[in-house]
Amino acid sequence: MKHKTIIDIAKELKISVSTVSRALNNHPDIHENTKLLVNKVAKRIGYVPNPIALGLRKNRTSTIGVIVPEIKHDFFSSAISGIEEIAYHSGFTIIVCQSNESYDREVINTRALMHHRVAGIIVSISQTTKNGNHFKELNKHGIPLVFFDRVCHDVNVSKVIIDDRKSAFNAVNYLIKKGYKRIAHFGGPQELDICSKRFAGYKDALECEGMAVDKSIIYFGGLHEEDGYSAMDKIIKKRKSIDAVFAVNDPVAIGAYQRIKEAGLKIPKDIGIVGFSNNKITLLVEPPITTVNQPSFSMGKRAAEILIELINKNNIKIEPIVEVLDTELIIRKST
Amino acid sequence: MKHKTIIDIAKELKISVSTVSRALNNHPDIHENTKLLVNKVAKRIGYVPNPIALGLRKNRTSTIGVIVPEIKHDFFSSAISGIEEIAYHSGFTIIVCQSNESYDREVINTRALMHHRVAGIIVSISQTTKNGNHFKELNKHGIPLVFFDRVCHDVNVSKVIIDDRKSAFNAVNYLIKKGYKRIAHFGGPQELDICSKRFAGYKDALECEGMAVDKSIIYFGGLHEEDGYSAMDKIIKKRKSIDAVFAVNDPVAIGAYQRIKEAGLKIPKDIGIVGFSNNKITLLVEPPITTVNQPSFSMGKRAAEILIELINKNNIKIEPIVEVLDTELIIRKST
DNA sequence: ATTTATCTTGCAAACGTTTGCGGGAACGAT
DNA sequence: ATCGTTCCCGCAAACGTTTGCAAGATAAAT
Repeated sequence: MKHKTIIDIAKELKISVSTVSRALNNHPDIHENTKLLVNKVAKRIGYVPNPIALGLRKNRTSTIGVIVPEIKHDFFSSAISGIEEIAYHSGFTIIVCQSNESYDREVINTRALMHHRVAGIIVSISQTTKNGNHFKELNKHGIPLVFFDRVCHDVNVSKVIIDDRKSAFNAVNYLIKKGYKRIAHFGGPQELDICSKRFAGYKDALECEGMAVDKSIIYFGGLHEEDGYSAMDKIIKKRKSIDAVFAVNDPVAIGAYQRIKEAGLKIPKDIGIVGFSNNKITLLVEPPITTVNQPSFSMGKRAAEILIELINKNNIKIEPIVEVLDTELIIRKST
Repeated sequence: MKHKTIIDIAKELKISVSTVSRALNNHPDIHENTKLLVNKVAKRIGYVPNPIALGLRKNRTSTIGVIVPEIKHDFFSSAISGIEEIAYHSGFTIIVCQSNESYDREVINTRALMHHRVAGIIVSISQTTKNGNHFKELNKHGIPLVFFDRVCHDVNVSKVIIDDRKSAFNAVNYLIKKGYKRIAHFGGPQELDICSKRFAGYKDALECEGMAVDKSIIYFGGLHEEDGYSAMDKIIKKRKSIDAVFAVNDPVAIGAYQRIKEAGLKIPKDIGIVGFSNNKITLLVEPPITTVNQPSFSMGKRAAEILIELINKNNIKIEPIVEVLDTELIIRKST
């Protein structure tokens, strides 16, 4: 079965394709009767505009590109869900790419999307992304860009983020108020804004209460479970005395959590622990883990909304929006 | 900055666009020297073929459509990761849609992808999908289709699945061998193949050991945590005596798990529990939950591989492949 | 009756590629 | 010198739309 085209309609009504096109687009030049006729036939034969032809003509599609480090991670898949939801209701489809935390692949993906003539792009950058030159290329082609969560500091575009520093501050401040004295930090790669900011918040909180920042109980690593596990492993093997851990994210917290349990230590009696992101898992372990709720779904939705607005405004030079969504410290039994 | 086209190359070399096109496609009619020249210029100016124009010409894009119930669910996001991985390395991009378990939206998504001239589609159907007519339309347009996990029984295309019945049988059989006598089943919507098959496996196992299938401890509901929670809630409130639960999937198992804990009952001493899918969470709760490992990432990869093969073979009428991937009962402390 | 304005429509180019067909050039064979 | 091949290459149509421009028809104004 062939797809129906505007030409089929034109032939049937014995009028020109341009008239049909204008009629379908409700152009004022066209007589109301003609419009009615055209629309009736269009409906009857099940005409759907060919997005490819449209894309070629307008040099732009109604597709939104999304690049994330890994689709399968809780936070990202949830954000993608949010993006798709908004896109769907605005008539956009989304193309999803993953960088696998590789800078090169992120560049390739960005270029590929650009050549696909996407209407806009939403990105959360990879761990290894050092500069945003590939994103600046987008600008030259008039393709709007919105970052969420993991942003690129040297690219001046709209961003949907949380206040990592403040959120971290609140979490650590809570630990201090609760009486914890020796709070370790398991941080992520400091090149990543979110990680350095969370670390900064950690320091703020300590200093704010006149406590020393002890580098010997601060570990920087990756963002996965094994990183939390190995950091805690070192602490235990070196017999460092700590009574709490502030982890850069939930997977790291979980890793630490497992190592603590393996060591036969009790949570929160021996060591308190607080994570970051409110992954589902933190609620389900026993004891459930105190964490910072990060509204992943909403962040995706908001990023999509902002992007679509930019698209509709034809990406006119407008001051970028930096939208900071609220987080919330969710106190559970691990502290 | 404008995108470079084949025309730019033609102008620069003062030859025709058709020659350039053929040269780039390594057509035998073109002189080797010409090919060399064309490729050199193409590289220098950074020419990239316009996928849209190609799509229009060939009436087909190099995009693969993916429809899943919900992106953010562990199993699906992980499968999508796998699909993207394979697609990426074969030069395809993926468009991801979610049906939100709605039949209507699944139909709309399918049609949208069809009109987008995707090269092929990979689907895991929604809970509410009663027939596969919308998938049959794809056939008329020569768009290949592959199902994974949740398949549509009335559509005869390639599928990547697991042996739900056997896997369920093994799980329940293990419970029986372990000495459990009153094994409840929390099942999903029976219209969904995977659910009815898992239920069938449950019955098989009981009957195989000469045990009665007691309908009063079999509950059918949705596939989410709350469904497991409420099923267990009923059992507890009605004081039904059971000593184990076989849940249709991990979320349901987790829901039941929570209700059991709330009731102050001990796992596995009072009630043993086994889930299905090996979601990460099952390993991290205490005690960790026995479950059936379902290779989500591999299923996605395999589905993509099969689809791409079909695409390359131009979807010639070939007997559909039904690929059954291995599952594995992962025994943990909840039983 | 002629001009002018208003409405409605069609022609054709353009977006970037691929591809069937035809044709010129070079060459060897007759 | 003529013919047949072989090798390269270009013309133009096609994919489905939109849109600037022109033009025909009708109505209104002079």
